Amino acid sequence: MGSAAPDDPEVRAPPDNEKGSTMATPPARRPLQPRPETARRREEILRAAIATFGAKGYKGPLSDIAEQVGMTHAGVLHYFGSKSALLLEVLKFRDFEDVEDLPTHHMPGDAGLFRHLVKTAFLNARRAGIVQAFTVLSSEAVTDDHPARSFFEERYVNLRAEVADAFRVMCAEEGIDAPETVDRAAASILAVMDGLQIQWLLDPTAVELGETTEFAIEAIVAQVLSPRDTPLSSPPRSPTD
Amino acid sequence: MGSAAPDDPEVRAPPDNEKGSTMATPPARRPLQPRPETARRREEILRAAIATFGAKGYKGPLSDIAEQVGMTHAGVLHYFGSKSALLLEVLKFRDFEDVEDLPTHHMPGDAGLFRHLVKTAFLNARRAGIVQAFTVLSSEAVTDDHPARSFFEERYVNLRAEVADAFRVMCAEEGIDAPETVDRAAASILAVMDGLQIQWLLDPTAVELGETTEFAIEAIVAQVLSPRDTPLSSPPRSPTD
DNA sequence: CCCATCTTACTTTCTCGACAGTAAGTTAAA
DNA sequence: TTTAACTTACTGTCGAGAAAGTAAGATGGG
Repeated sequence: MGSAAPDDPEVRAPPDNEKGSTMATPPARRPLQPRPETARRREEILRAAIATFGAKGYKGPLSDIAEQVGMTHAGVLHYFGSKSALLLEVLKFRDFEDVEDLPTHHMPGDAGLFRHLVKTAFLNARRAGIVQAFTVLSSEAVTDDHPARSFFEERYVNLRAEVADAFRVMCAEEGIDAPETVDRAAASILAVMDGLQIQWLLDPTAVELGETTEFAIEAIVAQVLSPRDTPLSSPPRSPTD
Repeated sequence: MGSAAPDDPEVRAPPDNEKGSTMATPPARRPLQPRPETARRREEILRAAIATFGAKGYKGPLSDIAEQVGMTHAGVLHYFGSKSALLLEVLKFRDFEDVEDLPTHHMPGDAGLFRHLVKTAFLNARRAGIVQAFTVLSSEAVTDDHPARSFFEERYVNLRAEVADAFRVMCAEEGIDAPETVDRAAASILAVMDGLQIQWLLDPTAVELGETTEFAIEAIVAQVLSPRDTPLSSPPRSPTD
C-alpha cells in the first residue's frame, strides 16, 4: 500500500487511536505538505509519458518512461498507482492544456470554434509527439477492453455536441434548418482532423496538416451553410448482398 | 528453418545430390503437391487474424487466432513464419478483397471513384471486424518501428494519387485548374473516411457511417469543383510561440 | 535550535503471467 | 518413404505490480 498517489487528498485519513483504550488520540499529526518538487516531477512524468505513448503506443514498457525522468519503473508507479491510471492522466492533461490558453478557458460556441480548430491544426503541426500520442491511443482505444475506451467515447460525444452547437448557431443566423446535416458535418469535421493526423504522422512531407485541415473545414462549413446539389449521382445501397 | 511458408515458390529448392561423389542423382523426387486443403486453411487463418487484430490489435496473442481455426499457435507459425509476416499478409489480403468484385479489378479513375468510395463506406458499415482491423492497425503503424508502417505509408501515397487523379479528370472536364486544392482534397477524403470509422467503431449508434461519408465527400468535391470564398476569416498563424 | 518521529520519494528485488519463436516428435497423405 | 501438416514441450524474454527497505526532508516538542 505504499504506492498511492501522494497528493491525492482522499488518502489522508489520520489514524485514530486504535492501540489501547487509555490512550488519548496520540499523534493526530498531519505533515501534509506536498513538497513543491512533487508537482514538478509529476508533470515531468506526464510529458515523458506523452512522448513514449506516442512513440511506442500504450504497450510500451513503463521503464521507457521512467528512464526519461531518471527513475525506475516502480518510481513512476509510486506517483500514478498503475500504468492505466497514468494513461488516463496523460489524456486529461493534454485536453486541459488544449484550452488552457484560451481566454475563456473553454471552446468558443460559434463560428470562432472553427477558427480555433484550424488554429489548433496549425499548432499541432509543430508538436508531433502529442499528436502521435492522441492518434495512436484513440485508435488503440477501439479495441474491446482498452483502458482509455470510455475516455474517447465520451470525448467524441462531447466534441461532436460542441461542434454541432456551433453549427446550429451559425445556421440560425442564416435562417437555415437542417438538423441531420449539422450532425453529419460535426462528425465529419472531427473525422477529417483525426484522419489527416494519421497521414501526416506517416509522412509529414506528404500532407500540409494546417492548410489541409483548413480546406476541409471550409468545405464542410460551406456545404452546411449553402448546400449544393450533389454532383455524384448516388445509388448508395450496396448492390451485392 | 522448418517454418517457411509452405506455398512460397521461392522456398522450393530441390536438394541436389550432396552425399558422396559416385551417387548418380539418387532420389530427385518431388511430391511438391501443395494439398488443396492448404490454401483453404491459410485463408481461414487470415480471416481469423483479421477478426482478432481488429478486436485486440496487433498485440493480441497468436493463440487467439489459432484457437479460432482449431490449431495451436505453433501451427499458425508453420504457415506464416512469424507474427508480423502474418500481419502483412492480412493487410494485403484485405486490399485485394476490396477491389476483387470490381468489374475492372481496379479502382475507377474518374468520378466513379467517389461513388465507389461512398459505396465502400456503406458496405463497411456491415463489416465492423475488417474495418476495425484496418483502423487499429493503421494508427498503430505510426509508431516508430511497427512492422506495418511502410505498408501504410505506401498505401496512402497510392490512394492519394488515385483520388487526386480522379479529381484532375473532373477538373479538366470543368475547365478548372487548382493543383494545390486537388492534393488537399484527396488527402481530406481519405482522412474523413478513416476518422469516421474511428468514431463509428467507438459508438456505432452515434454515427451513420455511410451517410456521413457521403455528405463529407460531396462537400469536398463541391468545394473543389466550385470553390466558395471562405466564411472563416482566417488568421491561421499561431499567435503564441 | 535540536532531536525524535513521521512521511514522502524513491530503489532494489521478487514473483508471476504472457507470449513469440524453436525444436523435436507424430500422423497421414502422395 | 518422403514430405506436409501439424502437436507438445520447452526456452527466453519481457513487463507490471507488490514488498520491503532506505534516505532525505518536514513537523512538533522541548
